[in-house]
Amino acid sequence: MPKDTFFNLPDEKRQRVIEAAIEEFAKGSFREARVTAIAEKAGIPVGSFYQYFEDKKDLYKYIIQLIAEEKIAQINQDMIANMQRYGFFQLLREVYASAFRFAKEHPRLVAIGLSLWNDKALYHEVYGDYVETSADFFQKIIAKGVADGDLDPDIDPAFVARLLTALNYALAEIVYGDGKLDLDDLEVVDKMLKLIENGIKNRAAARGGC
Amino acid sequence: MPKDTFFNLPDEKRQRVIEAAIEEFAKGSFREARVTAIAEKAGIPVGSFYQYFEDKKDLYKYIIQLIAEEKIAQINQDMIANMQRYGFFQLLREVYASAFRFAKEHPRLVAIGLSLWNDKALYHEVYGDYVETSADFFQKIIAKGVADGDLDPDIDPAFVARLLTALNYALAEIVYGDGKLDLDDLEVVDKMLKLIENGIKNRAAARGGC
DNA sequence: GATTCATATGAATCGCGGTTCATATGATTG
DNA sequence: CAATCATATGAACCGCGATTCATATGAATC
Repeated sequence: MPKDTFFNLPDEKRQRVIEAAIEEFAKGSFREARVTAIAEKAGIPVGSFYQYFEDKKDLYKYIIQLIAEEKIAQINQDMIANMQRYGFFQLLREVYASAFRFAKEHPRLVAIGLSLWNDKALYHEVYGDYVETSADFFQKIIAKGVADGDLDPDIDPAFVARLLTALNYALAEIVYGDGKLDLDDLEVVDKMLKLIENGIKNRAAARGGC
Repeated sequence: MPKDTFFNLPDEKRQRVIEAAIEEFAKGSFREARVTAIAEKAGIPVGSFYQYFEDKKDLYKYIIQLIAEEKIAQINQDMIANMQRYGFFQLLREVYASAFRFAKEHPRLVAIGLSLWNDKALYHEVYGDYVETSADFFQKIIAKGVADGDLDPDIDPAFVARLLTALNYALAEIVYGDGKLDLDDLEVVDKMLKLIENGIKNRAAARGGC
């Protein structure tokens, strides 16, 4: 957790530091990020950096926390309210659409998230074991989907959850990635859903057999 | 490219170096791998390391090349022969099965590959731009699948190729990963295929409408 | 046996980057 | 004004890890 001095800073300056950190962390792994680069970009002396933070990891954890808050705020806004009302595919659509929008609006935050995700050791250090992973979340709504009769009861929920997570991840990469495949709107989400839906939907229940 | 001295080494010693390098590179990113650790594990002095290689990257590129060769050899063995005979889904099954087997047999090589894949800059340095990516490969067989009437003509081949690549990637992670989801055999492959097939298969063509 | 060539060895060098430290500045308090 | 905080500053320190170098070893050649 950053020191008091950091939170006592004038908003503008504090914002500059956060901005610089995001810029630098988005460029590569945690290890590759340089404190001096952050200080330079933020226009503060290195010495000040250690006036504000315990060390590099302190700042990193703080940034990750900001990202998580940002994302949770958006998820709350986008979905939680409708959670009960929606059927599985509608809900899944909201999840992906939300993730898509987030990635589109905050490509750097997504880059940071992906890079943390790839560093399991750091990931656990930052989040501990207690956090509900993305896969757990999917598994939960899949279970509900099966119970409600929306999904083919034959599927393996844990496995499908993993795949949906992977696809969510792929979505992020497609959006923020090298952009060979530039897709506006939520077209991607619908394409993805169309693909998924016909794969795991319980057709027998949805329309009387076939 | 390693120096002659390296190739002049007695097989056993050369093998030890390769083994040590794989071990170390599999543990983290290229940047995180330590020359001294490799030398130690291989039981050679650091000085000797530079007798054999220009630098760390020289060895790394060599290892990547070995991995690529290993993988290509397997793909050739598993598929190329049947490429023409097979329909799309049969072919896709072979691709995934091959990837699955490779991941199962060479988890460390997969770890190295994944980590390189996550470092775009290094990736391009190692492969240049000319190499056919995984997505290109999928796109090719998808195009063939559409032409042959196996696939829904409405799909976007580039997009589906990206997703199949992502799933292939997910497969690798599931297999070599933390193993929460331990699946033997090729069960995973079939589950995955079942999921995919019903999503993109041209049902109108496969069985007369519905 | 002397010379040459190929290789081995590990201590020394060197640069990079995180962190610390000694010193300054400037506001607030008595 | 003196004294005490809180914060600012950037040069110095320090460890790590890649790479180099001076020196040894030992086989092959003359």
